[in-house]
Amino acid sequence: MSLAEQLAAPPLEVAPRLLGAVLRYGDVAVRLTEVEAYAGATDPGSHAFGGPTRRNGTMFGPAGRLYCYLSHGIHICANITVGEEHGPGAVLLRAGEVVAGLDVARARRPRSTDRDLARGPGRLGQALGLSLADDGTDLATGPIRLELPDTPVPVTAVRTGPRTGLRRASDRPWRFWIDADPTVSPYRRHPRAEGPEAG
DNA sequence: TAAAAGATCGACT
DNA sequence: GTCGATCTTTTAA
Repeated sequence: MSLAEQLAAPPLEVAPRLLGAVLRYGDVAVRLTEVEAYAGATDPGSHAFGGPTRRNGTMFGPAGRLYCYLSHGIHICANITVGEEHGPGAVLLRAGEVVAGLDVARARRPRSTDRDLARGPGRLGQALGLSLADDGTDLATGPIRLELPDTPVPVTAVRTGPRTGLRRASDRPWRFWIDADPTVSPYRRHPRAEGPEAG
Protein backbone atom coordinates (compact mmCIF):
# COMPACT_ATOMS: atom_id res chain seq x y z
CA MET A 1 0.00 0.00 0.00
CA SER A 2 1.56 3.29 -1.11
CA LEU A 3 1.82 6.36 1.05
CA ALA A 4 -0.69 8.21 -1.13
CA GLU A 5 -3.16 5.33 -0.75
CA GLN A 6 -2.77 5.40 3.02
CA LEU A 7 -3.55 9.10 3.01
CA ALA A 8 -6.50 8.85 0.62
CA ALA A 9 -9.11 9.25 3.34
CA PRO A 10 -10.96 12.23 4.82
CA PRO A 11 -8.77 14.63 6.85
CA LEU A 12 -10.60 13.87 10.10
CA GLU A 13 -9.80 10.20 9.63
CA VAL A 14 -6.17 10.63 8.59
CA ALA A 15 -5.16 13.31 11.10
CA PRO A 16 -4.98 11.08 14.23
CA ARG A 17 -3.10 8.43 12.23
CA LEU A 18 -0.33 10.97 11.51
CA LEU A 19 0.46 11.26 15.21
CA GLY A 20 3.71 9.44 15.86
CA ALA A 21 4.75 9.66 12.19
CA VAL A 22 8.23 10.96 11.38
CA LEU A 23 8.94 13.73 8.87
CA ARG A 24 12.55 13.71 7.67
CA TYR A 25 14.35 16.44 5.72
CA GLY A 26 18.12 16.11 5.38
CA ASP A 27 19.68 15.53 8.79
CA VAL A 28 16.64 16.58 10.78
CA ALA A 29 13.67 14.36 11.63
CA VAL A 30 10.59 15.28 13.66
CA ARG A 31 8.12 12.93 15.32
CA LEU A 32 4.66 14.48 15.05
CA THR A 33 2.80 15.02 18.31
CA GLU A 34 0.12 17.54 17.29
CA VAL A 35 -1.85 18.05 14.05
CA GLU A 36 -4.99 19.81 12.80
CA ALA A 37 -7.47 18.65 10.12
CA TYR A 38 -8.66 21.02 7.37
CA ALA A 39 -11.65 19.74 5.43
CA GLY A 40 -11.31 21.96 2.38
CA ALA A 41 -14.25 23.32 0.40
CA THR A 42 -16.73 23.02 3.28
CA ASP A 43 -14.38 24.34 5.96
CA PRO A 44 -14.30 28.13 6.41
CA GLY A 45 -11.03 27.77 8.30
CA SER A 46 -9.25 26.17 5.34
CA HIS A 47 -7.20 27.99 2.74
CA ALA A 48 -9.09 25.93 0.16
CA PHE A 49 -12.45 27.42 1.20
CA GLY A 50 -13.62 29.42 -1.81
CA GLY A 51 -11.75 27.41 -4.43
CA PRO A 52 -8.26 27.15 -5.92
CA THR A 53 -5.89 30.12 -5.84
CA ARG A 54 -2.21 30.62 -6.61
CA ARG A 55 -1.30 29.79 -3.02
CA ASN A 56 -3.38 26.71 -2.30
CA GLY A 57 -2.94 24.83 -5.60
CA THR A 58 -1.11 21.95 -3.92
CA MET A 59 -4.18 21.20 -1.81
CA PHE A 60 -6.14 20.41 -4.96
CA GLY A 61 -3.58 17.87 -6.19
CA PRO A 62 -2.93 14.29 -5.11
CA ALA A 63 -2.55 13.13 -1.50
CA GLY A 64 0.87 12.66 0.05
CA ARG A 65 2.33 16.04 -0.92
CA LEU A 66 3.68 18.82 1.28
CA TYR A 67 1.62 22.03 1.23
CA CYS A 68 3.78 24.93 2.50
CA TYR A 69 2.64 28.50 2.97
CA LEU A 70 4.07 31.68 4.44
CA SER A 71 2.49 32.80 7.69
CA HIS A 72 2.74 36.42 8.86
CA GLY A 73 5.60 37.04 6.48
CA ILE A 74 8.01 35.13 8.69
CA HIS A 75 7.13 31.49 9.20
CA ILE A 76 6.70 28.52 6.90
CA CYS A 77 3.85 26.26 7.96
CA ALA A 78 3.62 22.72 6.59
CA ASN A 79 0.61 20.56 5.75
CA ILE A 80 0.24 17.07 4.31
CA THR A 81 -2.36 16.77 1.57
CA VAL A 82 -4.87 13.99 2.18
CA GLY A 83 -8.18 12.71 0.84
CA GLU A 84 -9.35 12.17 -2.72
CA GLU A 85 -7.57 13.91 -5.59
CA HIS A 86 -9.10 17.33 -6.30
CA GLY A 87 -10.69 17.12 -2.86
CA PRO A 88 -8.68 19.82 -1.07
CA GLY A 89 -8.13 18.14 2.29
CA ALA A 90 -5.01 18.72 4.34
CA VAL A 91 -3.53 18.13 7.79
CA LEU A 92 -1.48 20.92 9.39
CA LEU A 93 1.63 19.76 11.23
CA ARG A 94 1.42 21.79 14.42
CA ALA A 95 4.16 20.37 16.62
CA GLY A 96 6.61 17.55 17.10
CA GLU A 97 9.69 16.22 18.81
CA VAL A 98 13.08 16.46 17.10
CA VAL A 99 14.35 12.87 17.01
CA ALA A 100 17.34 13.31 14.68
CA GLY A 101 19.64 16.14 13.65
CA LEU A 102 19.37 17.81 17.03
CA ASP A 103 22.54 19.83 16.47
CA VAL A 104 21.27 21.21 13.15
CA ALA A 105 17.87 22.08 14.61
CA ARG A 106 19.51 23.84 17.57
CA ALA A 107 21.65 25.89 15.20
CA ARG A 108 18.53 27.00 13.32
CA ARG A 109 16.75 27.98 16.55
CA PRO A 110 19.58 29.08 18.90
CA ARG A 111 17.25 30.59 21.51
CA SER A 112 15.03 27.54 21.91
CA THR A 113 15.20 24.80 24.47
CA ASP A 114 15.16 21.30 22.94
CA ARG A 115 11.51 20.98 23.93
CA ASP A 116 10.56 24.11 21.97
CA LEU A 117 12.54 23.34 18.79
CA ALA A 118 9.43 22.17 16.90
CA ARG A 119 6.69 23.16 19.37
CA GLY A 120 4.39 25.12 17.06
CA PRO A 121 3.93 25.12 13.26
CA GLY A 122 6.29 28.01 12.58
CA ARG A 123 8.95 26.54 14.84
CA LEU A 124 8.56 23.11 13.24
CA GLY A 125 9.08 24.59 9.78
CA GLN A 126 12.14 26.48 10.97
CA ALA A 127 13.68 23.43 12.67
CA LEU A 128 13.27 21.38 9.50
CA GLY A 129 14.62 24.18 7.30
CA LEU A 130 11.52 24.46 5.13
CA SER A 131 10.95 27.19 2.54
CA LEU A 132 8.22 28.09 0.06
CA ALA A 133 10.22 26.19 -2.59
CA ASP A 134 9.33 22.97 -0.75
CA ASP A 135 5.64 23.42 -1.51
CA GLY A 136 4.33 20.50 -3.59
CA THR A 137 7.09 18.05 -2.62
CA ASP A 138 6.06 14.41 -3.03
CA LEU A 139 6.58 12.86 0.39
CA ALA A 140 7.12 9.38 -1.06
CA THR A 141 9.86 10.21 -3.58
CA GLY A 142 11.20 13.71 -2.84
CA PRO A 143 13.89 15.03 -0.48
CA ILE A 144 11.35 15.27 2.32
CA ARG A 145 9.97 11.92 3.50
CA LEU A 146 7.04 10.95 5.66
CA GLU A 147 7.33 7.70 7.61
CA LEU A 148 4.05 6.45 9.05
CA PRO A 149 4.30 4.64 12.41
CA ASP A 150 4.47 0.84 12.42
CA THR A 151 1.96 0.80 15.23
CA PRO A 152 -0.45 3.76 15.44
CA VAL A 153 -0.73 5.84 18.59
CA PRO A 154 -3.51 4.14 20.62
CA VAL A 155 -6.82 5.99 20.50
CA THR A 156 -6.78 6.24 24.28
CA ALA A 157 -3.67 8.46 24.03
CA VAL A 158 -5.14 10.78 21.38
CA ARG A 159 -6.87 13.92 22.58
CA THR A 160 -8.96 16.40 20.57
CA GLY A 161 -9.92 20.04 20.89
CA PRO A 162 -10.55 23.24 18.91
CA ARG A 163 -8.02 24.36 16.32
CA THR A 164 -5.53 26.99 17.40
CA GLY A 165 -5.46 30.62 16.34
CA LEU A 166 -8.23 30.54 13.75
CA ARG A 167 -10.60 33.42 13.25
CA ARG A 168 -13.15 31.46 11.22
CA ALA A 169 -14.62 28.06 12.21
CA SER A 170 -12.58 28.32 15.40
CA ASP A 171 -14.97 26.10 17.38
CA ARG A 172 -14.56 22.89 15.39
CA PRO A 173 -12.71 20.29 17.54
CA TRP A 174 -10.42 19.21 14.73
CA ARG A 175 -7.07 19.39 16.54
CA PHE A 176 -5.45 16.11 17.56
CA TRP A 177 -2.53 15.61 19.90
CA ILE A 178 -0.74 12.96 21.97
CA ASP A 179 -1.91 13.16 25.56
CA ALA A 180 0.65 14.51 28.06
CA ASP A 181 3.40 14.92 25.45
CA PRO A 182 5.60 17.88 26.46
CA THR A 183 6.16 19.02 22.86
CA VAL A 184 2.47 19.75 22.23
CA SER A 185 1.94 23.51 21.81
CA PRO A 186 -0.32 25.53 24.13
CA TYR A 187 -3.81 26.41 22.85
CA ARG A 188 -4.44 30.02 21.95
CA ARG A 189 -7.76 31.39 20.80
CA HIS A 190 -7.71 34.05 18.08
CA PRO A 191 -8.37 37.50 19.61
CA ARG A 192 -11.17 38.11 17.12
CA ALA A 193 -12.32 34.52 16.66
CA GLU A 194 -15.84 34.02 15.34
CA GLY A 195 -18.07 31.53 17.10
CA PRO A 196 -20.00 31.07 20.38
CA GLU A 197 -17.93 33.48 22.45
CA ALA A 198 -17.67 36.09 19.70
CA GLY A 199 -21.41 36.59 19.64
C1' DT B 1 0.99 34.26 34.47
C1' DA B 2 -1.53 36.73 31.18
C1' DA B 3 -2.27 39.99 27.85
C1' DA B 4 -0.67 43.19 24.20
C1' DA B 5 1.97 44.59 20.54
C1' DG B 6 5.57 44.43 16.89
C1' DA B 7 7.79 42.04 13.18
C1' DT B 8 7.34 41.16 8.08
C1' DC B 9 5.86 39.79 3.23
C1' DG B 10 3.24 36.86 -0.17
C1' DA B 11 -1.39 36.27 -1.37
C1' DC B 12 -5.63 38.09 -2.11
C1' DT B 13 -9.31 41.78 -3.28
C1' DG C 1 -4.18 48.35 0.99
C1' DT C 2 -5.42 44.64 4.15
C1' DC C 3 -4.80 40.34 6.27
C1' DG C 4 -2.82 36.20 8.52
C1' DA C 5 -3.64 28.02 10.39
C1' DT C 6 2.77 32.70 14.22
C1' DC C 7 6.54 33.81 17.36
C1' DT C 8 8.96 36.76 20.45
C1' DT C 9 9.44 40.48 23.44
C1' DT C 10 7.49 43.76 26.45
C1' DT C 11 4.27 45.33 29.95
C1' DA C 12 1.11 44.71 33.56
C1' DA C 13 -0.70 42.48 37.51
